[in-house]
Amino acid sequence: MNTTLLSGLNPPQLQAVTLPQQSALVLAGAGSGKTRVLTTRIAWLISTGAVSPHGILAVTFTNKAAKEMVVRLSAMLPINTRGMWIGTFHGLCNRLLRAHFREANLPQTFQILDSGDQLSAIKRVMKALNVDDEKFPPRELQNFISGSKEQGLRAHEVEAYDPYTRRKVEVFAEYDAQCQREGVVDFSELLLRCFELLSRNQQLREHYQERFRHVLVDEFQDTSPLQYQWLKLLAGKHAALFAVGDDDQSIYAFRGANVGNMQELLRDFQVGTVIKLEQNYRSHGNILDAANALIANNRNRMGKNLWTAEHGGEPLRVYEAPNDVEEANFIVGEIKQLKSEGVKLSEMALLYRSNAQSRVLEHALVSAGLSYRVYGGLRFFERQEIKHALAYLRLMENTDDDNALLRIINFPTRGIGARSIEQLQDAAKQYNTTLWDAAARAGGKVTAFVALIESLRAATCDLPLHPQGAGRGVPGAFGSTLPLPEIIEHVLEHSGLLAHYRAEKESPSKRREAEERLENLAELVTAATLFVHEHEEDSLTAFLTHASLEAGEHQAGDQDDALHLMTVHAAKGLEFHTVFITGLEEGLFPHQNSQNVDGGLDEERRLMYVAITRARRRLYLTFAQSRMLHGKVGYGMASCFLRELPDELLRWLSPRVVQRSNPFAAFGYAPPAPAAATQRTAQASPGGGGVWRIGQRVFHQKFGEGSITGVEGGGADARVQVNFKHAGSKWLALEYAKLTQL
DNA sequence: CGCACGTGGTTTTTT
DNA sequence: ACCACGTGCG
Repeated sequence: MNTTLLSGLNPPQLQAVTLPQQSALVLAGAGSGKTRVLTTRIAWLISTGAVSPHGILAVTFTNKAAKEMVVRLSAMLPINTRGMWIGTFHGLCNRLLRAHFREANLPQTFQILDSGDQLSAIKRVMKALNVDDEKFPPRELQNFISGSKEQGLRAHEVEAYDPYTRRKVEVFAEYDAQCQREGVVDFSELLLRCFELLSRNQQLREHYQERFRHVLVDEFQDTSPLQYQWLKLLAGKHAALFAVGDDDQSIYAFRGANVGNMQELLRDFQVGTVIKLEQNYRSHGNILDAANALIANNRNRMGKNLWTAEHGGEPLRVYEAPNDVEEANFIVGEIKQLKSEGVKLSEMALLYRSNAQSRVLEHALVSAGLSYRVYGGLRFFERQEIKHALAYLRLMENTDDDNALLRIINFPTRGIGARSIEQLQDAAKQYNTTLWDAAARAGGKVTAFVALIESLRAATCDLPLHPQGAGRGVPGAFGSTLPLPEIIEHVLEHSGLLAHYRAEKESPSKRREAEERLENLAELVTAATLFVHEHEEDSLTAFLTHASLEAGEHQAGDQDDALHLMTVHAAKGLEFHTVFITGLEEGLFPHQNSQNVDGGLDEERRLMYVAITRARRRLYLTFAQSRMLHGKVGYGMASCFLRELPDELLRWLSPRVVQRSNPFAAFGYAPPAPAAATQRTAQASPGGGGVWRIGQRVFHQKFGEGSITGVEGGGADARVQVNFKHAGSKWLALEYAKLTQL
């Protein structure tokens, strides 16, 4: 069996897969067979008898990756993977916390807040503490709280030397207290609580350390400090930590990922050699050469050079459009051509740095009648109507969940206005109880609401009476527990949700929307049916957890043959025959906001590296001289990343305006095409003599060096937009600003 | 209570 | 340009 398992592996892959029991770091380049190595390693460990499935802990970031691992593993080994600990960080922490809810000081039916829920919970805390949301934007507090937790810090551990931070810490502390009262945990709490549980409870810790002999991690470069601490704790002194990752594909620093964990792992686990997977099985040579050349500009890399047996291939096609609409039109033309040559639409992807860019592309695609699918956007379980429905279910299960109560106490409207809700909140505060208890004491319409929830609960299940909470249709003391899909159907009908949207269908303006919402609610029942089937688990708690932890595919239906439109971030891990990287302009890609961040440009470059390595055969790089951004036309220069690609790998499809010998104008940056810039190209130049045009490099006494990215007006009013190297982007009046042309 | 209008923000995102 | 959110009116 081992021979089949290992056949076809290249030497470093084989080395990684068959490593003896020891910790390791596998530096796995894009398209180097990383997932294969990871799953084969597990299969090899099990099939050689080195470890039982029981002793494996395999961690990923996304549900998709976890699922993929399970599927591949099942194909390799005739074992039941169900009992194995393969999952996401959050999923596995949830599993641990459910199993030891008492030790973790959580109610058995604790609910998980998604980011939206978390934000509303924070807003409530801020209101209660009278925090000015002008000075403290709730979003910032959310980042502060989640960020601190990802560092492994509780409120009292955060260093707060200024009054501003101290206030934020206050909110943090009260927010955690509120969550505890309400029996809910947010995503990062799931990890932190689990970490604390294991570090404080020696018995539990030793139990799991004893159990897991091999801890395997995917996408290790994306781990946060807390996640790494968690891994270290579970690995203990005896387990082997097998980490697979690629520092060049680290693109999630903004959400707490710490590439430095790779170096730390080498030290902490005394890893002698790093195994490098550098043979790429995806792309043609030119594409890889371009990627290698680009990423070589980054400092502090672990060092890696992708190569392929498939040399050469087509050159990278570069296109400079006068504006964003023309860029889109060009792309549409190329797609049509490729399609006629037999490349499937689903084998092509349009990538962009930010979501807003999809608009123009979509418009052009619709006009051309090409079908496409945009990734990212509202996910199934995040839809308003679904969240409403889930809130009923959550409240039924855990009446302490104030978030859930507030969401539905007056939806559909039942005459409980802001006033009544405020009274409830006051009462709850006064008696130090949850809103539910306050509501139970209130009168009038609130009483009817309480009765409604109780009748829903009585009619469907007796959750509080479940001894194990494990579901399986165990009849409660009264009546019987309905199957999960029927519980949901009952709640949808009797909560008034269905009636509400059916009524909205009568209004012509809302018909479409209401129809869609009704369809989604029906889909929720289907999702529950599916869930019961797939998980052999029919407890409401499990389903609600599933809904929080797995927000579901963005859209139902995999479409027949449609183009893929997505951000570069979303494209990580995917591959296509043809890839278009669009909007390659300074300020867009690399993004403006990365300029002021330490290491920001390097991360943008890694993002570009990820984008390039998505392509198997053909790669287009496009940019526009001008584009509509935030409602205004802006002018950008070609991305510096284009300059970092070897000339000989590129084929320019647009006429090059300026000779390449001028290092600055290397990308054909000449004055914008007249058609695109009729009014905005100021030829007058009261300031410093020469003609001010986009791309011109300038020097300013105070702001330093920069380059012109926009010109407006003429004569005395002439203004230029300058993107300064260090001071950021500014509009300056030429009459006053002393700009020197460089 | 619900709708109309105004205002501000607008990189990337999984769980 | 566009969307999400909050306030003020009928």
